[in-house]
Amino acid sequence: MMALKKRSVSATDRILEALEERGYRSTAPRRTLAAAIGQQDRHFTAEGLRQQLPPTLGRATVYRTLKILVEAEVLCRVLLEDGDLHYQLSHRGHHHHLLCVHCGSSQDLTGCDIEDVLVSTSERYGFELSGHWLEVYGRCRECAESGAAAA
Amino acid sequence: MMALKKRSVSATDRILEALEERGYRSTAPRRTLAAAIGQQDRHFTAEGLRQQLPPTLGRATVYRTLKILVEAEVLCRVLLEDGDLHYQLSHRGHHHHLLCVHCGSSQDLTGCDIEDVLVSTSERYGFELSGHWLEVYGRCRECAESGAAAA
DNA sequence: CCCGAGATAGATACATTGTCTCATTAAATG
DNA sequence: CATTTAATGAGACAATGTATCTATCTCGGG
Repeated sequence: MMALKKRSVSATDRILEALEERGYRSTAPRRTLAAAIGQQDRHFTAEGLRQQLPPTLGRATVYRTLKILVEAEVLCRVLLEDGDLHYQLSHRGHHHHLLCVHCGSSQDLTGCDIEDVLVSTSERYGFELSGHWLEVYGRCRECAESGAAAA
Repeated sequence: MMALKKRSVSATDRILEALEERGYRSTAPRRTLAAAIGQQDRHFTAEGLRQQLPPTLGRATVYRTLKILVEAEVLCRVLLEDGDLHYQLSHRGHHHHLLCVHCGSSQDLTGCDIEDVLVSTSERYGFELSGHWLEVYGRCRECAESGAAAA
């Protein structure tokens, strides 16, 4: 099993930079939050994150900060198959997720042809596309190869 | 402006038939609900629907019935761009929605190549696809042609 | 280095959306 | 019509997020 990626630190920094760029102040709660988010190795919920934080850090602060970070495109929202809303570190730009329903991992899906297909399909309907939301569920390579039981 | 589609009646009937097929009892609350759902001409929320029903009809009944109908594939869930969950009459089988962000209408998107693209793209990642959720946002033909202001 | 303006924090009330429990009622069946 | 069992409705509860408000902290200017 792989050890934690060393990327943690830079993720935290990326969050803090994004806040600074947007004119938000650097505060202790935000630094704590950024560090905690940087340590997540997969998608997480607001409440799950909160449980890893000192209880003195207010609930509203967590939600407020998550909202800011989604707007800043540092985090993206991930919709699980059961309707649960999770968050995860995002690479800038539009992308989708391949979500493993078995181990819970997620991979980014970029540079695929989905956008093109959507555009041409929408055109057939006279529909002027402005955005879309796609989540893909299945089993990642490792879970598939290990023959993990199907759902 | 177009009058209500005559389809209302048959939608209501389709709902009642689906319930019967699945062994659910025919009750007055369910008939009321089916009629109300049959009258919706676009996607609706659970609470929105409830407001169109006699207040004697319990909240739990509304949610329970909606859940059953989604499982029976008579209704499908629609995720709006702002995260709101709506319901709408569904044609059986997997499909997606083109949601107009301007007038709120929705069209079904079927027989497109999205599934194929997803399968081949997922394969490149060694990902074994089991499902997906796609919502497409934009402006429908009418809104686009009438030059409705873009967002 | 200290001050003041304004952003931010935390506490908490509130809002929304949905589920659970449970006593009562009603549907289906013989 | 009586029995069995699903279904209902009321309301408590739960999960998740937002609004409000006062105290506090940050940051830039002096």
